[in-house]
Amino acid sequence: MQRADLAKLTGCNLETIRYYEKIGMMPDPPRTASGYRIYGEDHVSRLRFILRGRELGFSLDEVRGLLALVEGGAQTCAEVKERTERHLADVRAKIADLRRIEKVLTQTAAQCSGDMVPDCPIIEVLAS
Amino acid sequence: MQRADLAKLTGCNLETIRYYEKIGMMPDPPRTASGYRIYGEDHVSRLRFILRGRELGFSLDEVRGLLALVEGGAQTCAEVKERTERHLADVRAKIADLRRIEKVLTQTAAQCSGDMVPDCPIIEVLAS
DNA sequence: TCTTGAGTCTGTAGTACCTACAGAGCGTAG
DNA sequence: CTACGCTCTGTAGGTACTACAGACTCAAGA
Repeated sequence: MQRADLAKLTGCNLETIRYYEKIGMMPDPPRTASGYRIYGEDHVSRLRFILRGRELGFSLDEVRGLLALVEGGAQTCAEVKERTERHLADVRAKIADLRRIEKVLTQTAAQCSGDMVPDCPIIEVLAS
Repeated sequence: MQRADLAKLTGCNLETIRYYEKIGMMPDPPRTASGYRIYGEDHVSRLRFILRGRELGFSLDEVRGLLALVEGGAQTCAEVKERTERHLADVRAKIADLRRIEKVLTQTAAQCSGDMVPDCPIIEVLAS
């Protein structure tokens, strides 16, 4: 399997695969005589793990940590759980922030008639 | 007023002010004979506008657009409203995404006993 | 057999949005 | 007068990619 196949299989951008290799998220794959990268099933699952983690909002460093736990063999479930809960708190904080933003935007947009008024409430909110 | 004062007054990072100037978000301020930047009230309000826009999740480009509308004088409120609503849709989409993530994380964390089990549900979710 | 087109290789530069630092100069209080 | 803190500049770093240029390889069709 070569890079484009791995990309297609996982939905990952072609260049991102090389990037993950460069920063050590993906192991250096074996190569053909002419230098082409060869990937196998283990690469597919590892990349899927990374992509899923990113999708769930873990940073690359957090994913790295989870991978280390998983691949460390010990699989101390408690640690994985703790990290997940820490991350869950972050996600909830982000949701709260966005809700606050949503509220302000909704309110101001509702107050705005859309007409050519000298005092636009949206601008007021931004300027205040 | 010099840079540190403007920073303190607006809560903006000292270096960010210079950065905003460099990318044209803030106008080039007048200088003292020795080259120190001098800021006035107009700089304070402009910087506040930018920071508030950023806080509400507008990108620098979006803030630039809003500033152009405001400073263009015409103040076509309809346009401002439209941009706000477009942005509001983005915010709502982000909230929906995060909620989905929250759900997955909550469910998997709940399933996890924290014990040393071979099959950690969190890892399963990431790997699947 | 040759050619063409698509894939791969590398390094590097760009994106967004800052933040931090080094080394120089300036301004003022004691 | 000196010492300290502020300012100036350019540049590098950080996160997480994405894109491109120029060289190379590979397989299929004429």
